[in-house]
Amino acid sequence: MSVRVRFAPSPTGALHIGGVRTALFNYLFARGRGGVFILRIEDTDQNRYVPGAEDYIVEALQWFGLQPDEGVTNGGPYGPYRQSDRKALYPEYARQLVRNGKAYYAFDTPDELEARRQAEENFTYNYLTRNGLVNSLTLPAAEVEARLAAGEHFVVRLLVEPGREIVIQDLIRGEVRFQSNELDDKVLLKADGMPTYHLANVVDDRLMKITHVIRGEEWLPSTAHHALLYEGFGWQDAMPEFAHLPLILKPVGNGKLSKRDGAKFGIPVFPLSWKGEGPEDSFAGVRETGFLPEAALNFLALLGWRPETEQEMFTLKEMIELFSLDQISKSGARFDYEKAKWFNQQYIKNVPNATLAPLVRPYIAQQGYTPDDQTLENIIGLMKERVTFLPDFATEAYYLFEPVKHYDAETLQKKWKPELQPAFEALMEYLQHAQADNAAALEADVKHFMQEQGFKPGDLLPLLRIAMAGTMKGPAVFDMAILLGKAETYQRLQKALAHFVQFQTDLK
RNA sequence: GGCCCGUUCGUCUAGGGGUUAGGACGCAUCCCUUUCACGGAUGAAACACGGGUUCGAUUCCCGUACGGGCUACCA
Repeated sequence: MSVRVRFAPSPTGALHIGGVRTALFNYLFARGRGGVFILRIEDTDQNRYVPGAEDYIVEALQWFGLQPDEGVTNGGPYGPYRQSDRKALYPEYARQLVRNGKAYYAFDTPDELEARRQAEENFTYNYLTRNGLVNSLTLPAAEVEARLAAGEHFVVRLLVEPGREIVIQDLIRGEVRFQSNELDDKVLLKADGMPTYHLANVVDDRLMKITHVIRGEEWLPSTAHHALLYEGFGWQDAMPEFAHLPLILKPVGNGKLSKRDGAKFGIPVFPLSWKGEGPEDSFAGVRETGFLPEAALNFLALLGWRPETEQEMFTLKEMIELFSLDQISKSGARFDYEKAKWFNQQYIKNVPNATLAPLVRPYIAQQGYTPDDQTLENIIGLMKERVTFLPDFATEAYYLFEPVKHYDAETLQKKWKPELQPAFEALMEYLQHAQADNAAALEADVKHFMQEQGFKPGDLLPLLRIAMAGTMKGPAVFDMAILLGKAETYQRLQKALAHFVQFQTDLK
């Protein structure tokens, strides 16, 4: 049977980075097994529905290159893929369960149940309490009919038989056992006619012929209920395999990574930026921070998964080839932002300049710079080993785009001596007439010239740098000279020299 | 509280009855470079604890501790 997996997020807001990893693992598994990757939207909670969230999910997956084969955007033979569009389906299945004695109608109102919970420490709707509650197990058949006919609100609950052991085979955790006595009679169909996650999930996985359920560990406890549902429907022989992924934990402190951690630690925990109602509900995105999607994916993949190699960098293609569920670890993984940054820096360094250029240009333009393509690529070439994020290209080296605005006084104080002026001027002249057309040749020529003239490189090179960049950080001076060209270089040196002299005067 | 899952350097992890317990990020030192980075080298740094089983446990079993998840007419 061919593999079919699904990523089934709820459109309740921005998609969490953990969701992206779940999607990634599903995607890798499907691709590696020649299977199908499905995007299903689980919008059965009308109260938590957030407009725009579905588009956000789709856009995020697209940005990462995790295109679904079937799903809300491109359809497929098992649609619709949005549970609200499948609404009519679920009551039928709930009724089937009731008919077969696997579920029952319950008329208790949320308020009544809440009161019970308040009154009793550990109140649970289960085999011990259901006989004392208002449901089709305790009411005469005629009254049940009457209540249903009258349109009274009801829910359908799963009837969990006590005294049974439910054994789940988890692909990551092995055998997991549950005692049915511990399980509550979960609501399957809500009073508003919508299914709960449990019902919708099982029914849709069945209808969409899902073979493997790869989801977060938070679902492990309710998997026992899901197994009972498959059994109740008589589908136990074709139950999908389960794989429960370890959770992503906060960078520091206790608990799983939450949306608030983004602001708290100043790190993006959402793939794309999100504008909610207010600042509390608005988040920075991985994309907007300036991550390359491939780098973020690489980082995410290694949060809980490790192929049997010591390699760290993987293309999507390589990940697909190497991916295997049994190499996923069981314990939660802390979100290590330093490592995420390292991946991004590595990726930027390795991506061709021409590929980077269109990604970098918007940030450059934001600063008001409009270099031509070739110049931009050259600048990228000089800076790519010195940046971590895409916007750094625009902010870390302004002097590659416009004349120097500020000369680092501290360095000047250390390096500038009036007696160096003649040498500096000689070098300036030499540079203006230099024949070399590449940095290496220019460097060789200049060094030769300095040696000939008896100048000390240690005296002049730092000054050259300050003159061209204003700061001690940045690309090699000869690289900059080639990039800037003879005329611009000469102008900068001239202007700098004037500043140096003035600086000396001011010191006195 | 109950149920379920987990626990190897600070972090992500490899490993597995006898290993100098390996790699990566981060950190430190050095080299390269008369800048900053990149790169290279070196170093500090871990098997939660207590019982078993065993000639021998970090590895297997049981407890404890700690961490995580679930415990809604949310997913």
